[in-house]
Amino acid sequence: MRLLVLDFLLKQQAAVSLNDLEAAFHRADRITLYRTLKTFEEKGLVHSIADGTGSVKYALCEEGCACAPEDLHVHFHCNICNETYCLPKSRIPEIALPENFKTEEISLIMKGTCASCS
Amino acid sequence: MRLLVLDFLLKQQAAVSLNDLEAAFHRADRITLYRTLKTFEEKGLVHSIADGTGSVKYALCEEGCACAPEDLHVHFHCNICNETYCLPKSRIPEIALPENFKTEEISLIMKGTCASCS
DNA sequence: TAAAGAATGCAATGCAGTTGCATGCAAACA
DNA sequence: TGTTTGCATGCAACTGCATTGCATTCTTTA
Ligand SMILES: [Mn+2]
Ligand SMILES: [Mn+2]
Ligand SMILES: [Zn+2]
Ligand SMILES: [Zn+2]
Repeated sequence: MRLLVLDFLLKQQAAVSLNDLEAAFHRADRITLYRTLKTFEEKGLVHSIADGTGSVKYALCEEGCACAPEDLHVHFHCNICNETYCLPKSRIPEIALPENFKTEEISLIMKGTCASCS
Repeated sequence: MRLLVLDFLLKQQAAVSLNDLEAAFHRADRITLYRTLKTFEEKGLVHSIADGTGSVKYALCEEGCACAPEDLHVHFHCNICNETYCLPKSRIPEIALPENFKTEEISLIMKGTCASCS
């Protein structure tokens, strides 16, 4: 199962939700797919994206990605096709914070129209 | 009810969730509070913040805020006190996007330790 | 081969958000 | 002033996503 899911993820251009997986593997149990994603995330194989749509998306990590703050890239959610993309080339710049605020994680979600839909 | 909620929001340092409101107004119905927040948001009185904790937070808009992309500020969620703060002084810088991507909304959530908790 | 451990499937639960509908209140109207 | 009309409130129910418990099946290892 995990091999099949990994294979599926490798073919994707956009991040996938649990529902997407379920639709692609209608013979597999939803919970198994859920736990597969969780395992992948735990092992650092994928990262999760809360794009504000209500369902969390998952995408394979780039080679050498430690999912650390300095690896963080921008995510883009298209309001037309409803796909969520990793934009690894759009890095999140340094943000000035008030005194004594310490950052551990950053997430930057942009919404709009993607290249395919414009 | 709306006046009471507005009054409550004016006193807050951090963004509030529906549950926070419910706790503060235990005599009011959860749905009424929900619809009050929705009305406020629709009228541009508050903006909502999806901080990734699973419950949406709401905070009063600044004077003159149009909730437009150029008004967008950073939100900070403290992992210790679990409060979510607006950081109106931390503006979101321009992000370089791939060609033909058009931005309509941006949300930048930082997580870590806030000034009170460090 | 037998035992131990991990993966899978089914069922049930929790929780945030949302909607329908009936009722109550209060402003606008004649 | 009495009536109508529109909006606010409260209750109930429902949705969708995420999560957990437990029994079963498969795989690895002694
Ligand atoms: Mn990504
Ligand atoms: Mn804010
Ligand atoms: Zn698109
Ligand atoms: Zn704090």
